Order: sequence, then C-alpha cells, then structure tokens
Amino acid sequence: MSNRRHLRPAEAPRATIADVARLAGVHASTVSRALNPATSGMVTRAVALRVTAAADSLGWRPSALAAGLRTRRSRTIGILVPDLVNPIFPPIVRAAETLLAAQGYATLVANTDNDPARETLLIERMATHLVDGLMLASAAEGTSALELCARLGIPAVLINRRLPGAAASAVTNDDRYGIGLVVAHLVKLGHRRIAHLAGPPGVSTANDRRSGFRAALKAAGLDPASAPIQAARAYAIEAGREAMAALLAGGAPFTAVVAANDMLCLGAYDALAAAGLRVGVDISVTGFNDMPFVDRIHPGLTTVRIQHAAMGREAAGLLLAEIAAPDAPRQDLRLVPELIIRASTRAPPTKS
Amino acid sequence: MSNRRHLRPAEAPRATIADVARLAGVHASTVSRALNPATSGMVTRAVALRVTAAADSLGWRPSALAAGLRTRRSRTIGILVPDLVNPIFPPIVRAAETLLAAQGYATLVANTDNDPARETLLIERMATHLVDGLMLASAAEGTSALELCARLGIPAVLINRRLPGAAASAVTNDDRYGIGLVVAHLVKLGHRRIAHLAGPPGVSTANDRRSGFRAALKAAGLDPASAPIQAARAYAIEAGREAMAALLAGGAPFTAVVAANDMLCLGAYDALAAAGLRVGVDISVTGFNDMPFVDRIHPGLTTVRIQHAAMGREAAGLLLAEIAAPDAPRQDLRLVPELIIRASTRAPPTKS
DNA sequence: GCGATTTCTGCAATCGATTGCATTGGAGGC
DNA sequence: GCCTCCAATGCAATCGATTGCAGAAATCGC
Repeated sequence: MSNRRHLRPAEAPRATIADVARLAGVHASTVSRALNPATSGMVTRAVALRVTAAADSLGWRPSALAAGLRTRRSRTIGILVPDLVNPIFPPIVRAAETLLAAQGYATLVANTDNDPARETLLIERMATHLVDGLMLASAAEGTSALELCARLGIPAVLINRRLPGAAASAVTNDDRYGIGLVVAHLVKLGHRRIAHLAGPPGVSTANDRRSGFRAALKAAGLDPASAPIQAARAYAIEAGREAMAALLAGGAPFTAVVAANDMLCLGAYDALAAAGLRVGVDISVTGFNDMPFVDRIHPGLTTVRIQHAAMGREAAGLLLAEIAAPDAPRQDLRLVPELIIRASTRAPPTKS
Repeated sequence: MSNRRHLRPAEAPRATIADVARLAGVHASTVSRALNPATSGMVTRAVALRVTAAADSLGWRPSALAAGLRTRRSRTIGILVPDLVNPIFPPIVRAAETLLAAQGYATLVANTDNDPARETLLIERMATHLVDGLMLASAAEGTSALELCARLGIPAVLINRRLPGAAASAVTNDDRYGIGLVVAHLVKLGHRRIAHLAGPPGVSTANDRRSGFRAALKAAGLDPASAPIQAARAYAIEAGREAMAALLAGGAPFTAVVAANDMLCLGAYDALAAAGLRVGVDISVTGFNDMPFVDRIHPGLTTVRIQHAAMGREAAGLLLAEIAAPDAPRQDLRLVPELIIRASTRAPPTKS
C-alpha cells in the first residue's frame, strides 16, 4: 500500500466553445460551425483557421454530453452479450468496437447473464445514456429486448443468434451450412451412424444446427429419423458431459458425434473417456465454433470455424447504416463458415 | 435478405422532468429532487409519491446526458485493454462491468492494440464522453496514459500491470509470489537446473516474474546466475516457440522451464515437440495465468492461477472509491495467486 | 398566540453545444 | 452608383436536468 497522493494539476476548467469564440474574436455559433466537419463549409477559410488555432491553443475538447443533449445523438453504441467470458464473444465485441471507434463511436458493453430482467435493465440504462444503437448478442427466444428497443426508439441489430420473425437486422453464421460441412466430412470418412449432441432448446443456433443435421443426413442418403439426438441443457462443458453420457446410455449405436458447440465437446471428451472410448480412434467427434485452443486439446477437435470477427464488424456496419437511414430495409446476413479438420475425426473403426 | 421494415412506434417524444412536473402539479425542481434518491429526503412523502406516480405513468426516463452536463459526472467508466481477445482480459472486464453496473455505472470498453497513439485517442474520446474514471489494463512502460488522465482530471486505476512510480492505484497479481510457487514446486520435484522463458521487456509482469524467478532460485539454494533465461518478444504463441527454441539452442542444460505466461507455453510445447522432447516426461514446463482450457491441452499445464475476476472487481471498487474521495491515498493491491499442478511437471528424468 | 425557526417548494440560472432565423457586408448586375 | 442577392456571421432559443437562493408554509418555543 502506497500513500502517494494524486498530483492534482491546476485543474484548469475545461475550455468551452465560448472561450474559443472569445479568443478567435467570433461568435460561439461560428466556432461550432467551424469545428464541425459537416458544417465547416459554411465558414470562411480564414475564420476556420483562426478558430481551429484558438481551439487547440486553448486545448478545447468537445463535450459529447452537451452536443448529444442538443442533437439527441450520443455517438455511443451499446453491445449486450450474455457473458463476455464465453470465448465466442470477445472477438465479436472486439471487431465491432474497432469499427465503431474508427467511425468516432464509443462502445458500451454489458453482460446480461441471459437474465431477461437484467437485460431489460441494461437496455433501459443504455437508453438513459442515449445510445444511438444497440447490438444484441444475447437474444434468446422469449426475450422482449427487441420490443423494448423499438419502444425506446433505439435501432438494434442481432448478432450470432436470430429471432424468428424479428423486425431487426441480424448477422449470424450459416449454421445449416456449417453442419452440412461436418456431416459431409464424416460421411466421406465412411460414417453411417452419426449422433447429434444438440444445443439447448430455445436458442436459434441449436435449432438451426439440429435441423441442419437432419437435412444433411437426408442429403447424404441416411435416415435422420434413426439418428440418436440428445439435447444438452446449456452450451457448457458439464452439460455436454451429461448429454454425451445420455447418448451412450441410449444404446443406439453410432460411430460419430456431431456436437452443436465446442464447449459440449469438451464434456463429451470426458464422458467418452469415462466410457473407455478413444476420441479419434474408436469414435469421431466434431464441434462448432473453433474456439481458441481447441486445436491444442487432445485430440485436436475437428470443428466449424465461424467468422466471429466478421460478425462483429458486419453487425456494427449494419447498425451504423440503419442509424444513417432508418427506413432502409432490414438485412439478414449469414456468414459462411469453414470446416477445420483435426484429429478428432477419422474413418470409423472396422468391425472386428 | 429480408425486406421487412422496421415498425416505428408512435415515437412519443420522451417525457421530460417538466412533463412529470406538470402532471404532478409541482415544479420541475421538485420533481428532480423527488426522483433523485440522494435528495428525495428534501421532499414531502406525499409529494414524492405523487411525483413518482406521475413519472412512471408517463414512462419517464432520466437523461444521463442532461444530468451529466449539469453535474459534470456521466456515471460512465471506461476500460482500456490492449486486446479483448487475449483471454486474460474478458474475465477482468466482465467482473468490473458487473460491479459497475450494480452501482449504476455504464462501462465503455476499448482496445488499444498496445498502440500509444490509439491509446491517447481513446482516452481523449472517453474524456469527451466525460467518463468518471478509467481502468487501464494496458499500461506498458513509456505510456503517457496516466499523465494524460491526470491532465484531463480523470481518476484512473491500473489493472494487471503496474507502472513503477505511478501516482495511481493499481490492482495486480503478486507475480513474485506466483513464480515462487512454481519454482518451489519444481525444486520439490527434484529439479535443479531450471530455465526461464521470460516475457517481453518493458512490461511489469515480465520484470516481476523474471526477478521473482531469480529470487526464488536463490531462496531454494540454487544459483540464479547460471540459470538460462530467454525473453520472448511478446506474450504470444509464436514468440514462445522462438524463445524456447533459442533456449534449447543455447546449450545450457535444464530439466524444467518456467514460462512467464501460458501463451508462451503453447509455443514452447511446439518447440519442445520439434526437438523430440516430451513435456511432462523429458522436461517439465510451467505457465502463468491459468488461461481457459490449458487444463485440456496435452499434457495439462501446471500453471499459476490468477484471480482475474477479483482483479476487475477490486479495481472497479478502488476506482469508485477514488471518485468518491479523490484525496484518499492511492492503493497498490496485490492479489494472491494459486499453484495449479497438472501433468506438465514431473520429477526430472533420472540420468541413464 | 406570536415570533423564530425549520421544512418544503418554486424560481431561475446553469452546464456546453447546436441550429433556425435575422442581420450584415460585399459582390455583382444593370 | 444604386439595388439585389447571396454568403458569412451573429443572435437567441433549445436540449433536460440540477441546484443555490428565496419565499412560503409549517412547526416549535415560550
């Protein structure tokens, strides 16, 4: 513990536009016009120079609050995620923030914990701060977030999860296509009995991946009806372990498991190990997301790489476009994922 | 692509305090006092009830901008991280945001990319938004961030990295203690020749861990001077691989490597594998941070678990305390880490 | 029951920038 | 040389809440 004291500088009260006006010998409104790139054309070049000189000789900085109060735009965007610690969100938030910062926006981030009440509270708080738009990476079925945004007049875009029938733009991964990739890969390796470790109900990614799984089996000439499917109660390791154990206990034979999510795979690895099955030898496993470091687990996980950064970037772009042109039609962007093949998938063991 | 259009509600212009005043039959100032918990004592209970009833019948929401303009406090805190994708930062930011949200603060997050110019820009932008305080998780030596904050009159706390001599509170891990834990562990296993894969120069964690390493060797009766030390040029996998390769090429014998960071270990694993050495058999390796999933890599990494969440929480608490009492002495909090033993460390191979 | 306090509420200024409208000055037309 | 017109600038209201001060009402003391 140090007891150094903070060195308080002279605390010169921040220069305002009026101070700049005085120094430059013009009216405050002229200063405002000169300093705002959008209106600086209304001012003589000479005056503009005088004003900018005065401004930075005084070290003037705009007050986003004052400007926002008047213009009703805060140049602030909010991002809501369920839990920033979930590794799929940082790249999204990061990419969004970078794009927004480049456009002069500040980014508010908050965690909803998947709690609708908390979500509501946070959206209202962001409304209080007059965010110009919201990015919702948390949308689960039954949430009223979008209605709330509409009521508050806040433009919003969905990320990662869609809400069926929602009147908002969304940027998501093409999950059905992604699942198609893994199923095709497994089929090509020779697998015919493929199980699905599905995601929790009520989440669009889980639904899309589950239906995509069925469709892909059918496309490969396999019977979706006979494929064992077990839903996990959450996208979490322990839930994956339980669901995998349930699949094994189900008795239906399979040589490969398509999981809806990498996190589930980690649990599945545990359950399979407990059952004496070697992943990548006795049984193949695929994930979804290509989380950081799933290339370093043992065996390396075959999975579907989602363009998380692009997701954040595109969503931010869409949101800014919507702010600029509120009446433009909504967009539903699906990003194309990529199959990443590692050691967790191999041809099924030959019957002995 | 959908072409649904946004359903614009009646767009009732948001109720202001004046509307509430009119409905409640009192003056706006009374409304302000009634609605603000800090001043609601100045108002008759009956009036307070009337006002709150009017307020939520009109659906009134405060305008943080208007209030902030007047009070010069925005109830907003900024957090600067080098790169949110680096897995140590999400838990910090998450925990800080959660605490701040509970106190009614909104949290601005931005990535500096370790670029001082960008850092300066972001701090100035946050000043523009009148943040009440800043949490800097990005401090590297030579940054002028703290000076800038002082000049702008923004309270700031450092997280994760300290700046020697800085007049700001800091919440960091006790790195010297943490390194002591791993060295003691290795010594107890029988290691006598221990190398250090150090972090990049100019970063407090790298310095502290390096000096802690030397001190711990000495404490164990070993000679720090003869221990091979190689600094990586960054906390990154590839940098770890290079540095490990350099250590091996150095020719000095060792049976264990203490790395300054888990990320370096991933690279070290690669370099060791390339050299035909089996981690946890031929050579022991320890990390630092206990990143997510280093328990699932092969072999599981013995490492030092840092209380990242506590770091964010404590730093947020310190910052709020400083905002409340700007003249209180600064704090330098060191959180105590924990040794996590996994399969990457084992007794040194017996000479054959 | 009257003056002295203590509450409570109203008034009006204020925070800092923006913007519709009015004014000024100068250029250009004839 | 005078009038018109346009560009540049000034004026003043405005965004929504807060707060020092003043006035009104209620309470208290004696």
